[in-house]
Amino acid sequence: MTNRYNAAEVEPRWQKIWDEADVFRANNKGDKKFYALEMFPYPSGRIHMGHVRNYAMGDVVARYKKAQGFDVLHPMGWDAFGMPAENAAKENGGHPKDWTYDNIAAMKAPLKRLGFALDWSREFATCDEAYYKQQQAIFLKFWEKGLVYRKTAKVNWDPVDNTVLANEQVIDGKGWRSGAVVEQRDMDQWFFKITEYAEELLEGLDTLERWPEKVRTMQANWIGKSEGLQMRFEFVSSSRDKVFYNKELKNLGSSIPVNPSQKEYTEFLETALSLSPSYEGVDLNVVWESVLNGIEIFTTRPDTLYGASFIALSPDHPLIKKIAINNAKLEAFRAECAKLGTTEEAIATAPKLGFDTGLKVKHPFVAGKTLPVWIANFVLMGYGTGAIFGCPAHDQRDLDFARKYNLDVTPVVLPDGEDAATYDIGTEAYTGEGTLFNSDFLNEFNKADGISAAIAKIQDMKLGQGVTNYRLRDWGVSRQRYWGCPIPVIHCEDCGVLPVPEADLPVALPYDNIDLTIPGNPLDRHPTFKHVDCHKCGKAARRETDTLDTFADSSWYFARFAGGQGKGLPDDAPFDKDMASQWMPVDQYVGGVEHAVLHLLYARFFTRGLRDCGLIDLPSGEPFAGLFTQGMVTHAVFTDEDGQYVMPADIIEDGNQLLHIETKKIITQGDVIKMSKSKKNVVDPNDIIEGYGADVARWFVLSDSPPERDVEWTESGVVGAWRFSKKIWNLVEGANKEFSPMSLANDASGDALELRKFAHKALEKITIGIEAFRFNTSVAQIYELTNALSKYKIQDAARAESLGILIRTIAPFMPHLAEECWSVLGGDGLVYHAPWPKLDAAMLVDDNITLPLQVNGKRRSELSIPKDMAKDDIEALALSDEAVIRAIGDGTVRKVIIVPGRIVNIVVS
RNA sequence: GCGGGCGUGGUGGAAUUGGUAGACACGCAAGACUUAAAAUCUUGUUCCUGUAUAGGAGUGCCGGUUCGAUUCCGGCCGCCCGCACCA
Repeated sequence: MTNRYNAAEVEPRWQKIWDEADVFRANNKGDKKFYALEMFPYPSGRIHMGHVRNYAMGDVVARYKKAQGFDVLHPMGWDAFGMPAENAAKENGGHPKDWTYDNIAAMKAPLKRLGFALDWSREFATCDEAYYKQQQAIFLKFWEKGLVYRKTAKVNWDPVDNTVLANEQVIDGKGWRSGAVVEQRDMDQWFFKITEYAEELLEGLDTLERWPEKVRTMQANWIGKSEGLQMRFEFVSSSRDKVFYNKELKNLGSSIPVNPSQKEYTEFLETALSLSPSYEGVDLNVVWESVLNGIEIFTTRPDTLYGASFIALSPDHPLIKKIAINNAKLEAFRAECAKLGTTEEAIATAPKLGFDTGLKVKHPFVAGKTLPVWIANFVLMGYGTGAIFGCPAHDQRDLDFARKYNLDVTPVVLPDGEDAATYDIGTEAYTGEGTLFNSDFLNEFNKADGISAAIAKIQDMKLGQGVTNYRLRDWGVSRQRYWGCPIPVIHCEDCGVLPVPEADLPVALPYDNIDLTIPGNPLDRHPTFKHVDCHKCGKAARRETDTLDTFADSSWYFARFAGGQGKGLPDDAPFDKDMASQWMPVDQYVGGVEHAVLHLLYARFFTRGLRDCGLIDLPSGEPFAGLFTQGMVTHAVFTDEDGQYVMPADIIEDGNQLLHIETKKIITQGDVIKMSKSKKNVVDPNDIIEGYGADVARWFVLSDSPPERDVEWTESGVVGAWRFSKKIWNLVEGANKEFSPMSLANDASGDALELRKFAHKALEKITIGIEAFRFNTSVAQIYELTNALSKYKIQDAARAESLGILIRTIAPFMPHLAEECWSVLGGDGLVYHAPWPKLDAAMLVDDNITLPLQVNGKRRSELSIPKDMAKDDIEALALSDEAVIRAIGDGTVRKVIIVPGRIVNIVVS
């Protein structure tokens, strides 16, 4: 008679035992440390299946490493600042702070109920004053170190969230959270100088061997390093006049000197400005500099300079802004460019548009040769210098442009095997390797040598120099929001922009008088927050009202977890330096791939900043040594007859159709997509825990699908997982309890030996699966071992040993069931503390093996032989096999290939 | 357009130095137990050759290398993800 396994009773009981014994607290970091971390959750109010999968994976690793004898740190906390709290307050009243802490309380219970081996003693929320106080201290340290600065910049403005977004947070021209089309605005902003580390962040990627290739590639592309030449094309002397001496000015009776000094020129422009209000804001020095310096361009292909046929400026180029004034045609052109749309996709697919400014510049190498200066909509102001030289023969965009506007196309790179006399560029630019020609001193060079030679020459001529360009921009962190970390800065009219003295930290968020129903920043209109006396001169000053981008919060939380040893979370430092330095880096980080360039890049930057401010000893600056990006949990979408989405829990199967439980409407099943509230295809983990238990939920999300891929939630799959847990329990209940689960049956023979072999082979594969993050294969092996235990009905030490292996290997996956089984079987202490089963290598080899026999690569038969049989004997046996003889027929045996232990292939013709 | 990944039964997937394709699970079918159902257990389940101790085909398609290819190479087709005129 077996007792039914009751997860609802068993699971909380073990959780209580773990809790009371405080077994998951990471106290000592010995020689073998392992820091397991999953991306901490935003406290939205409910746990979803994505969390379950994410934390189940981390928990498998944490528990497995513990069993392997590591000191494991596996903490948990809350990424608690952010817009949803403000939105909730706006929609439902209440306060963002209350909403957030209520949600944390609501989520902590189910998270604990899932039985993760988490060290809750280090728990914190990023909205805790103690946390953001330290973040403000870090901000000031970064400022001191030159990693923070302030400038007026064109920023991405999200009109729905009413805030600024970083470049990384603009996806396809839309805000990453709101989805609103992002506008450009000029604003005073705080920036983190992430570009300072562009090279290091790029090079560091090569050292991250345990990161997915995909994420590394994405980050490398985002940093976007390119090496090339920045140089200027000087204006042809007479054309300089044309820049500013346009018809309109002439008509107005102004005159420009032929070779003006800067003073004369400035006077001329001032006259011009006074004649037209649209000149307002023009910086005369900038204009003058462009006149003196010519047009700065950036290129990665200086080897093709002899093929240059035009210069193209971005429509946003500052020089254009000057010359566009009073030029109706040019204004019309710029308007036309703007009309094509501002989303990234629209820009990318827009037709090439050009405008000839009439200006001319000198070719640097060819005396007397001039190039026309065009404005082209495909040139981006945000990259390089906002200006290029066009070499149509060897750049597709330039070629499209040249063909459209009838500009010269001169090939200068000859592909191998082509004849210089006949080589012709049609509609496809040649961008590959080749030999330079039509290029005077560069002739006969290959691409790489040509590039070096051209750069050297330009440097000699003092027209430019070799430079490295990055796409990466500095990280704008000012947010005009309430629910974030206040930027610890004071603006004093006399003393300027001042850091808040460290002793005055934290700059705490006010709780009262926060009205989120009015657009704009509540801190800015708060009655007292803004008003502060300057600590330097004592006069009334203004407190900074912007808060930090919430991605800053998640850029160092892992270090605070690590440096919270002993005295708890420190209040006088972001973290204990020694402890953080010992635990860091995170050995295994697990989270969603959606953070590939956001959080994961910011954290790498921040950690370097912490290192360079002397806050942590971590020479590499890499916070995450191992990264795993897990797939999503998906579910079918259901709609009723009216096309309304229906929750899976509200559906009942009736014959061969699905009906709504209450309305009885017929339900149609749609696509399988990521669980989302709006599509109502969500399954609440709480329901699963109640119905089947935490172990079943954990087991299911780890079964079947490879962890990096999406897993489809299905009712039948859950039932299967539940059946399996019962099967394990039945095996344990029916076991002979005389033997300890730590038994070793070294003298086993017969069935007992077979079972032992099976168990150890399974153990090996289960272990490999966990190590390689292929939990689905570990799960499959656990099934096999379970099936073997059902098959071999023996009751002896070999069975106890195999069962002991089974229970210890399921422990990381289904810890409660494992504890219960371990206890019933008489295991010592907690299975959590039990060492990982020791692999008996002798059990992995068989004395007798089955060797497949192939004839011409087709399997015809098999041979059961001792594993070390001589090749000659194998050949003889193979050739005398009935099926083999039949397959050979009247053919002639040409060759017999014997791969010991693997296969025999007989080649017949 | 560029970069990366993927394509295997009805389904999820396994087969990581080129060596028995389809492990394991879900589903389905048959059977046992039961008054019955549920649960549980047993057996079968890539397709085709009406029967199968037999044979043929088969890992998106076409070709190549090899004694042997899901695996390596070339060319297509399809799907997913990322970047998107980055000079």
